[in-house]
Amino acid sequence: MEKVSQIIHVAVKNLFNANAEISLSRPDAKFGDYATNVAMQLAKSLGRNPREIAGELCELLRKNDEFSEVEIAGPGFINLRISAHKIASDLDEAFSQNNFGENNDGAGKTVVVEYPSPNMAKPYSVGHLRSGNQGWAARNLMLATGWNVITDNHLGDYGAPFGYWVLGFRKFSSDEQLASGGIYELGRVYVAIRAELKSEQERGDDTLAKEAQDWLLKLENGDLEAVELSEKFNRISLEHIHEIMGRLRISTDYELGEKFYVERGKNEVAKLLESGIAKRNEDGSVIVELDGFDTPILVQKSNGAALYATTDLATMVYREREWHADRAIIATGAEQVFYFQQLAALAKKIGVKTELTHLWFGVIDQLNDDGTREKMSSRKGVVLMEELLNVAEAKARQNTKGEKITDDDVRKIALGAIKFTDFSQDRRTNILFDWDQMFSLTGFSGPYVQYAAVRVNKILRDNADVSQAAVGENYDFAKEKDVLLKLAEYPEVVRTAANLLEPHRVAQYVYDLAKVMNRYYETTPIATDTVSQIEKSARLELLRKVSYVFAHGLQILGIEVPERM
RNA sequence: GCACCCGUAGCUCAGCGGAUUAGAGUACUUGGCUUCGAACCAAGUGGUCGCAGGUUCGAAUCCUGCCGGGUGUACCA
Repeated sequence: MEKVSQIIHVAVKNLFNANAEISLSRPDAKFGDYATNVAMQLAKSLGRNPREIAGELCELLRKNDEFSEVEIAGPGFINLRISAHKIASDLDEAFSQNNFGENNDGAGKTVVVEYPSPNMAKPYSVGHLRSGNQGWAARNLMLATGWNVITDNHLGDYGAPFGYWVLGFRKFSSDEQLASGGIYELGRVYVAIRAELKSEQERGDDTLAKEAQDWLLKLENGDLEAVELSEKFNRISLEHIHEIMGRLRISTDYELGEKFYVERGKNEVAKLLESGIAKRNEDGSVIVELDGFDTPILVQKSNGAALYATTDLATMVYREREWHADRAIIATGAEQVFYFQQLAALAKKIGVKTELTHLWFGVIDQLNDDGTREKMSSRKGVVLMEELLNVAEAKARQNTKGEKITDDDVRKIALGAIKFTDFSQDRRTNILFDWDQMFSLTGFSGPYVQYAAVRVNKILRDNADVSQAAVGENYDFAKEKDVLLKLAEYPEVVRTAANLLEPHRVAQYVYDLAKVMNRYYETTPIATDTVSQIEKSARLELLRKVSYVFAHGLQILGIEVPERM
């Protein structure tokens, strides 16, 4: 596709001395293989009739042997056809260079991608499923477009939750219970103390709330007991997070949590106060006024303790200074959109050059009994990641029928189902958590694509020893045209998905490819006895490309292709 | 109140300026396994794209207003 765009670009330049952005679309097959509306775009700037422009362009394009058919249609569309054989040889050429689908748009630039950054106070819940999925996909898209990528798990290992933990632990738990319950015991006391705090607040009291804040302050001041408790709790929690991330098959290069940035953050705040950018309120809290915002950003609490803006401030500074980050991509929920707008404004105000991209995603909803939707919350009962993974694996295994498949393959299928669901829609759209849909193994789903890939791989494996004949001009690829056209789209899909950080485009693409492939497979024998040597060679080569693109596209989404399923 | 996001088939969602029939999955109806794996394929039923204006050769797509839902709006993250 890039090649076709380039040809048209040059033609436009030669004819009209204009630099046009060529957008190619894939119209209905009866119109052509590709279509462009450049003529209509140029009409305004050139002050000419679009059909006239299209006519001149067509005349020139017809002379190019790339196209088998060039036509004007409607108000000035140009429809193009390319012979299947030509597409096949263009693809051969594209594949002969390494890394089909990838590009170097980000060459020489460094990006920090932050995910899944779970709250350490509670067991890993589906509340952090999307930050892991979307963050991991963003990482892969950045890698595929040539960026130097640094990944960082910005752990929620600090802040008010710590105070709640300590209070809850002392009130409701013991060392014995903690030893046996681990993270689930910590989660239990966290929930219990939150309830207690809420009822206290309703009574108009704040004794416990103050006590929780005091513990946080003690921790900041290096109080031995506080430090010891913090380390104990965090160790338990981190172990759990690693286990879950391992099962999700995601990882990060760094785990610089909020705690890492507390001292640094306070130093930054002190500097801001000194330079007059920040100001201290009477109650001791510190704020920065931001242009265009009614609400200033609070960078230090009234009791002197740090909060998220304090640590995030230091995080931005650190990433620029230590990692020379040109860009930072932070995967968190839609609830934080406003805050990150403030943070970006703050960064700009203090001269941080790193471009801040808030990779936000919609909330996870649950269905109420009356059919309405509501955000999943601990009050309503969250689903834990551990449970989600267990159920998904059980369901995948149950579907294996007679096939003997390994535990590893079962896990790949389970993850394929869970992750693909996240990418089946725009990341900004709220997702409805529905057990059936989450584990869907048919239709527009991960396993559907995996299945298509497995079949292709099986054919390739079974025919690994088939001797290759030179295809050359001896085969027209007519039956393969749809598959070839679909393959040719891939690099553009990756580029767009990366530019917009919209991995659902890749999901849609691999699904379409699977569909085209299944259809092809249904009608065309690939390596049976009835197929000639030339056909066999041509078709197996096509399958090798399809197999590569399946694996590559799914890999971007964090999904692997099983051996069997 | 203000800001942001969202209202598209029964349900879950794509499409976000282009081409006589607005797509997919699911659900429902029907057909296809002695032929490289049926987690598949083929066909059908199903939509005043929330409502009303406007811009444009062309609007589900852009603008304005209204209605409905969600999220946020400094000491949670």
